Amino acid sequence: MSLLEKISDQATTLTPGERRLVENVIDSPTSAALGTAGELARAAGVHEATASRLAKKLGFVSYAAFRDALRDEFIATRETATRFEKTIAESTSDTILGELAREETQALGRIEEFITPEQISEAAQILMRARRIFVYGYGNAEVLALLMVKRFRRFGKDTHQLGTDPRGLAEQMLGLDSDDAVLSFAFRRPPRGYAALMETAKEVGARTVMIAGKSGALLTPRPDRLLAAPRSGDQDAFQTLTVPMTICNAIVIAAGLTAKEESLKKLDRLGQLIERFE
Amino acid sequence: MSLLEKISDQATTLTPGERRLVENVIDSPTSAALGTAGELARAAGVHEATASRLAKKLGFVSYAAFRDALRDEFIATRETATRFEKTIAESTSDTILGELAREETQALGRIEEFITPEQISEAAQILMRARRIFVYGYGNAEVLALLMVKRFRRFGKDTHQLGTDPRGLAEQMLGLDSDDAVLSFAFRRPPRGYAALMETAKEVGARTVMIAGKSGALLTPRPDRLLAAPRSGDQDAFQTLTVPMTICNAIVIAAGLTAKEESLKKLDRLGQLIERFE
DNA sequence: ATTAATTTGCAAGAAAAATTGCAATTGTAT
DNA sequence: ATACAATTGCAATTTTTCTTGCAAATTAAT
Repeated sequence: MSLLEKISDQATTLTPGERRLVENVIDSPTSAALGTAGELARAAGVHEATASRLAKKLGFVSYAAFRDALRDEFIATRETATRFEKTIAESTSDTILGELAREETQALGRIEEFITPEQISEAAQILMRARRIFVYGYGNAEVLALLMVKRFRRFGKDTHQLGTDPRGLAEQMLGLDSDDAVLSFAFRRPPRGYAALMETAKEVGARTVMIAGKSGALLTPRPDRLLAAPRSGDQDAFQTLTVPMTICNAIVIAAGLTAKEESLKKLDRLGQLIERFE
Repeated sequence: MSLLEKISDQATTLTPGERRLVENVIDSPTSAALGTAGELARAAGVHEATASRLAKKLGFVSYAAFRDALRDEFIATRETATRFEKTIAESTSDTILGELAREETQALGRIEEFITPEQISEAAQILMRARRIFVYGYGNAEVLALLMVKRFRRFGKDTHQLGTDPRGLAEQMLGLDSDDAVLSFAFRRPPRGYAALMETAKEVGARTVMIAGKSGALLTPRPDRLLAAPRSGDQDAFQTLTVPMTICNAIVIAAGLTAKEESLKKLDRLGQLIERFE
């Protein structure tokens, strides 16, 4: 039985103070899940003792147990992602394709644990406000770099893919200035030329966006914006580009929003918008 | 300055215990945000006192302040959504990234309805037995073509990416003969030069493999092997490359199997094998 | 091998959060 | 108006969580 069902069952027997608490919980469940009994009580204009009593009344052994139920239901964590995975194909097929699909699904299910909507929006804004966009992807990430070059050129942005040869890289960076942006990728380790790239960008005042794997936070020098989420597969084994590609696609969609300044709700509407650019 | 930036700043000065804590935080930031110092410490295999000291080291006045920063950054609440100026949906489940992840997951979950293990294996065998592999991707599929060129070159295969200019395409196809293979992609409509490509291959007796979207079955001339699965998103709207990329990855893994003639069961073992090639 | 420095667990104490006995206040029934 | 029941704030107490002094263990330097 979900928490909301428990609350619904007790709805007719709630005292006025309890009702105010419940209204606050329903209005902002994640805030209630994160806060203390005292904070919820103050928000509802009752005493914290009332909050403790409400939890007991709803069948929980303590306020902490009540709050844990709120967290399970309203805050996505690794366990949530696991449940997410289970709602999709639960077949025990051992085919290569089936197992790949499951690994990708598992990684995709956790993606929001690491990257917030704000991060996506900020990255999109940095890129769309830049006069020129320089995209750098080394090794397998060159594939993602190519994808982003194509997408941002479709928006009409002056976008360049940086070569991976050190001399060529240096030459292409010569023209970088403060109203440009650099988009780069890093997975297992910093790509060749990474430090030089970041330092050059910092010197001229260009903004930098990095899409990375799990260890992205440990990269030095630091980019202006970092979007780091673990890819599917083991850290030391075969890893695919599906998670970073999904991040790229989300940035592209957000960039489309930035470009058009429209207020859209559904992804299919977003997709139609982007399609008009293609 | 974001929390990941603070962690990045201190990365070189972390003690082993601190690093384990940081790795746990990075691995599952929402769990860290919800739990206590004791819980995080236990997960990392250190004492809770170390967790308290790490928070101070990272510049927070207390562990609670550190945890609050985790919550601000990784847990979407009404306040976080409100700060998100461009009107993307308020709850986490409606974010661009969240919705994209779900769409990809849904499409991946269905992938085995359309493609059998035999198809993957046959495609891999065709490519691995070819003397030379020609890869053709037009438009966004160029990204997948690049990926496959990189992967098969890693296997030591003589692999060429065909240019999309018609004249260049014709010239490159001149050398095609019966022990070669052609790998191509087609999504909304046959790529430019597709018919000529397929007819030339057929004339010289080269094998052809096509990775396509839902409408792949309608393609003419028909390739020797067709792997067609619907991509995520609406047919007439924004579609991503995740599904075809997963097909590509499955073929690569199967090719690795073909190359080594080993019988492997788990994807992680497969991953280790492919990693040895990279 | 010895010494010094660093790291980190232990545990006492502090701080924060929750619980519960008590009683003031409010609402309802007579 | 009075009596009774219910509600809920107060504050003492309990529980949980965090902080920090101390010292053992480990690592680094000589």
